[in-house]
Amino acid sequence: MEKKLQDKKELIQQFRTEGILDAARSVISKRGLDKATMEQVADEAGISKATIYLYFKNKEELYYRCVVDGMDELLSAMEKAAAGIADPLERLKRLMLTQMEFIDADRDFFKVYIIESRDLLFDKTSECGREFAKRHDRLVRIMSGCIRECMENGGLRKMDPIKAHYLLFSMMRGMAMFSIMSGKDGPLSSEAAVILDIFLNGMKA
Amino acid sequence: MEKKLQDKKELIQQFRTEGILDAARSVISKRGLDKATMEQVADEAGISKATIYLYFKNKEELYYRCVVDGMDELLSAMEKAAAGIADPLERLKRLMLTQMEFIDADRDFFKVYIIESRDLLFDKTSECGREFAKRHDRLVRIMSGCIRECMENGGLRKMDPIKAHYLLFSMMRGMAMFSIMSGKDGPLSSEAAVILDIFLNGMKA
Amino acid sequence: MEKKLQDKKELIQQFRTEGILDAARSVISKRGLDKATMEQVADEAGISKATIYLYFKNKEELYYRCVVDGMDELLSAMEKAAAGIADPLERLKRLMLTQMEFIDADRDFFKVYIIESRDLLFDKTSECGREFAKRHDRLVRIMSGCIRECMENGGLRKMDPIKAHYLLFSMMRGMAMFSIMSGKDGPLSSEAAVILDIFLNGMKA
Amino acid sequence: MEKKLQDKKELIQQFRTEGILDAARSVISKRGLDKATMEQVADEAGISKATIYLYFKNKEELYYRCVVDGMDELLSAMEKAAAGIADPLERLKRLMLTQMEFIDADRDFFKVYIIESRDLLFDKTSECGREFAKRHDRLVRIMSGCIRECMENGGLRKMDPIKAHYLLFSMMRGMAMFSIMSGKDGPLSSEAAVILDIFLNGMKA
DNA sequence: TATGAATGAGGTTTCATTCAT
DNA sequence: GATGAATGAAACCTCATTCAT
Repeated sequence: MEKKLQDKKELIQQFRTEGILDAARSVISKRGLDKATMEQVADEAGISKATIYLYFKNKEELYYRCVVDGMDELLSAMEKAAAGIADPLERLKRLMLTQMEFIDADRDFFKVYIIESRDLLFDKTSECGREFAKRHDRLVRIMSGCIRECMENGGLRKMDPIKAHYLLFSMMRGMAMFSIMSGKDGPLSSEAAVILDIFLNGMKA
Repeated sequence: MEKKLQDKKELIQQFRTEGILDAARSVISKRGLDKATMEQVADEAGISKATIYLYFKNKEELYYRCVVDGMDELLSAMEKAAAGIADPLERLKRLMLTQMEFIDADRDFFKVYIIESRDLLFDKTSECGREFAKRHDRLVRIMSGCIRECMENGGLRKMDPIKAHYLLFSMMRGMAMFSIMSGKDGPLSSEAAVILDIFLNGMKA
Repeated sequence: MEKKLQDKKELIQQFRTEGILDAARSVISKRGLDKATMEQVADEAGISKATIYLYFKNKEELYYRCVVDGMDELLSAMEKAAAGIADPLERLKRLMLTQMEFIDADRDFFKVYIIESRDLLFDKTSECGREFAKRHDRLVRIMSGCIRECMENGGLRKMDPIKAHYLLFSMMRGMAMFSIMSGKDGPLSSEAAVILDIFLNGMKA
Repeated sequence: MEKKLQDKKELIQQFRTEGILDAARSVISKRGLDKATMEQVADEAGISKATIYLYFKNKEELYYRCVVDGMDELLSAMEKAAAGIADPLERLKRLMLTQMEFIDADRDFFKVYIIESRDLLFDKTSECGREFAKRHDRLVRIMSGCIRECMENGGLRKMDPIKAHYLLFSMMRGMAMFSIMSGKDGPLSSEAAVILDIFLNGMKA
């Protein structure tokens, strides 16, 4: 019984947390991190400003969780998607597709992660910044590891695989920016093949 | 004589303006656009806050001019560099190299231009936002125009040339991020060949 | 119960609003509209500057509400006082007396209303200015309407009744200034008879 | 020779001073004392801000001279106009007419004097306020003195002649306000007879 | 004398955060 | 647990005033 109540409480806890995060992502993606106020987030979530502070220590943590919680999911999804695929090229394709599908499923997260995350990217003095860095590193490791294998067995030219990852990742970002800027807000995943094709062709040994 | 005094005045004017812009770029590149305050810019420039307002209407304009003034120079340099080159592939190379050299020459401008300028968030309702949009469009037009020619005569595969520009531009951005993140803060232009090689190979028809 | 809480909330809301308005009137009446700062108002009200902004949009609105809220009460009182009095001369007397008693009851409001409200300068382009103008017009209409009747049935000479109102209203103002300047800060209403006597005699047909 | 140069210098001095005062009155009458900036005054006068400080110590003194210099002229004119008129009623008429003609000749001065002078009126702590008070007293003395004579020999009812002055003066003010508010910006002096008629009739013993 | 340039001081406003209920 | 109310801290911006030229 004790346990069940505990569960219920946690469920409610999580429900609220998720709702606030969604609201925050929505607001940040629309107005930018700086211009997004706690009040707007509260309004979007349909709760009061003070309530946010029951679930998040402060604005920085809220923002950081917007990014990091999503990244945790993304990273899990990527690892799951890649598991058991022997062919590194095939694996790279799956990894990219997973990312894009993830982005398609939540444009707001994407915008916060891709466009607004430079604060976290550079500020290593804050707990939040360091936590973000961990995820960032993990993503880089997953992707660059796979790319390295492609270089070794998949016919890709040899170069720093981390550098290669940054190029590939940026192409995805560029494609997303294009689709947003041009107003053609179609699914990013439909462009996965094009991006990979250009990248793999371009990187051929 | 009259003329000479006029010139001198303009020179001083420009000197101050440039000094403030440099200070602003420096502060923004260090603390991020949101966290940069007018006070910090003033301190960095060695002047008082109020003086900034003699040369810039408000913070928004100062920020946009950080980007826009640099872009004007960049765009001029690109147009000059491209002039008279018949071969579109060669021209594309020159355009990319020019951008990278430009960025290498002023890292602070680079950070504001590449990292802080959140293209998606510029406010087209403000004078400043529209001015920025103009430059953005001009850059896109120059690059995508050249890319289109490469598609027609240079053996590149056919696709939306604007989309292609976003991909290429993003690769440059990715390379820059890599060099920053990895701490190897070498010149970006030394990577121009690699980026173009991958892009052009990848885009081969 | 719901209703009761609602009432209580509104009560508190109104209490604060009124407290701030009183503080503002006090400060303005002492230092003048121009020199009154939000900080002084906050201090006088015993709250923080930021709290004022929970109840008033900005300084302009606060100022106008100092006048406009008082005028609303004054206008109601005048309409009530005049209601059901058939004789226009008698009605005019009641109207004047009501104004003066009202002013006597709140010297701070009086100073803001009579001395600081620079009718000529209200800005009709702002919401606040238009709201003030409405009240001003209503007062003019009430008084000039009554004066017109006095001209038709009360033996007053014929002239533009609005002009006549301005004359009468100014006499009240002059009397107030006199009592302030001479230091004899007695009740204005005790002079109502004198003013009216002079005005009505003077205006006899 | 020395004398002549001295004269010329003084002439220029006076020319500048007068130009600045006119500009200041114009700006203050349009925007109100508070909103009028030294810059606007300088622009209106066609000189630089700093130049104003060659002729006036600070904004307060500039403002004060706007009022007081005009009042000095007005008071001289009134004394001259009243000189040698034995009949106090006739003299009162001349005094009022002089004031109104003076106001007609310079609406800006009127607006500054009548509408914006409350700062000076109440602030006796500043040199400026005290100087203004002197003129104010002198005006009151001239008018109330004449009114007292009217009470003694002209058939006016007995009352505090200073109070009577405030009433009469206010009527003039009210008439001016009316003409400005109603847009019928005709000469105030044409209404002198009406005002005096009402006042004198009203004040009949 | 005249002024362009600079600034100190201070005002308005915003917002993340706290706390009593 | 939820929130309405309050606020400290800080940001932006303005303007009267000074001073070197």
